[in-house]
Amino acid sequence: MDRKIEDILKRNQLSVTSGRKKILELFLQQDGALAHNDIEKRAGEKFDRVTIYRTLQAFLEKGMIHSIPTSDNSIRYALCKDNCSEGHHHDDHVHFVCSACGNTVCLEGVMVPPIKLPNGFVVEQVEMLVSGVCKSCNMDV
Amino acid sequence: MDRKIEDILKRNQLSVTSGRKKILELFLQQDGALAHNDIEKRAGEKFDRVTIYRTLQAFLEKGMIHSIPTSDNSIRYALCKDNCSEGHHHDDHVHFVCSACGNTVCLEGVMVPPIKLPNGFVVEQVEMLVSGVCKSCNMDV
DNA sequence: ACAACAAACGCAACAGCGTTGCAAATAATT
DNA sequence: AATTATTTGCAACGCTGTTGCGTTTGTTGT
Ligand SMILES: [Mn+2]
Ligand SMILES: [Mn+2]
Ligand SMILES: [Zn+2]
Ligand SMILES: [Zn+2]
Repeated sequence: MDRKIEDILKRNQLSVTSGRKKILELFLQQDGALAHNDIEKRAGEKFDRVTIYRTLQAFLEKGMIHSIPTSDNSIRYALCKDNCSEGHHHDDHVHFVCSACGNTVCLEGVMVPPIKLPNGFVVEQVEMLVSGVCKSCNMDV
Repeated sequence: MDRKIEDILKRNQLSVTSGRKKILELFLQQDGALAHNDIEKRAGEKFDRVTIYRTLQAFLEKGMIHSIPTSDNSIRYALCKDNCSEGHHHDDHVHFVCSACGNTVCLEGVMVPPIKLPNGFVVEQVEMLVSGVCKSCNMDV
């Protein structure tokens, strides 16, 4: 596990530091998305807020994670499971926010449907954010 | 015009004050969405930041405006043109953010397509945010 | 038109998020 | 092991949004 994490960092040309290892580990042992604040809380050893911001920024630029805009105006981040290259990446799946547990997940299997806009509009990117009750919260009933 | 504005406020059971009239006027003479900051700048007479926040909150609760989450983590607000009742409302159209002029508009004619999620997920709300170049920016080329 | 009441406003203060500059600490390279 | 490059923690800052409270403004009834 620790080896795997170091490999990912090296593959992305990032020097391996304890902070980056810890944050990447958090993403790997989590199927949902993480906000800056989640990381701050879960990282047992204390890292400076700024370090977390810069780490997220670095992961983002390398295409290791992508950001998910949510309606409550808080940015979440999730691992890119497809092979996203540095720079832009294809984030063509739907994101789901559970109103019960608060989790945000990537629905990798659900593609954003094609959309037809009026003449004159050029589409660059489409984001689809679905809110509701997630699978595990429904099973708990 | 001034009469129309007062009518809207009264119809929504809001006492008519100079601040609310001004802000509502800004929304009416604008086809795109407005952020708190836009209002702060455009309101010629100076209103306190807090007043603008509270006014937006009031308009939102009355269903006069709806909020549009954007990828850059800034909340925009737009008039509800359909007859949205207090509380929830049907925001079933697509929102568009122009990367050239920065404007955010409601595409009232473009419905959010239906989406099928895996078993176990219950959908409450779907938001679709498209970014690209808007009609007027394309015509300027 | 006026008084009495209710609501909204401005101000001050505060908490949280995200950014930047810089010196110290840590990792990579030789 | 020494040198160099990178990252980190800290301090400081600006911006956004919220809350409490006293004052001002709007509404209601006479
Ligand atoms: Mn995703
Ligand atoms: Mn809209
Ligand atoms: Zn859930
Ligand atoms: Zn435009």
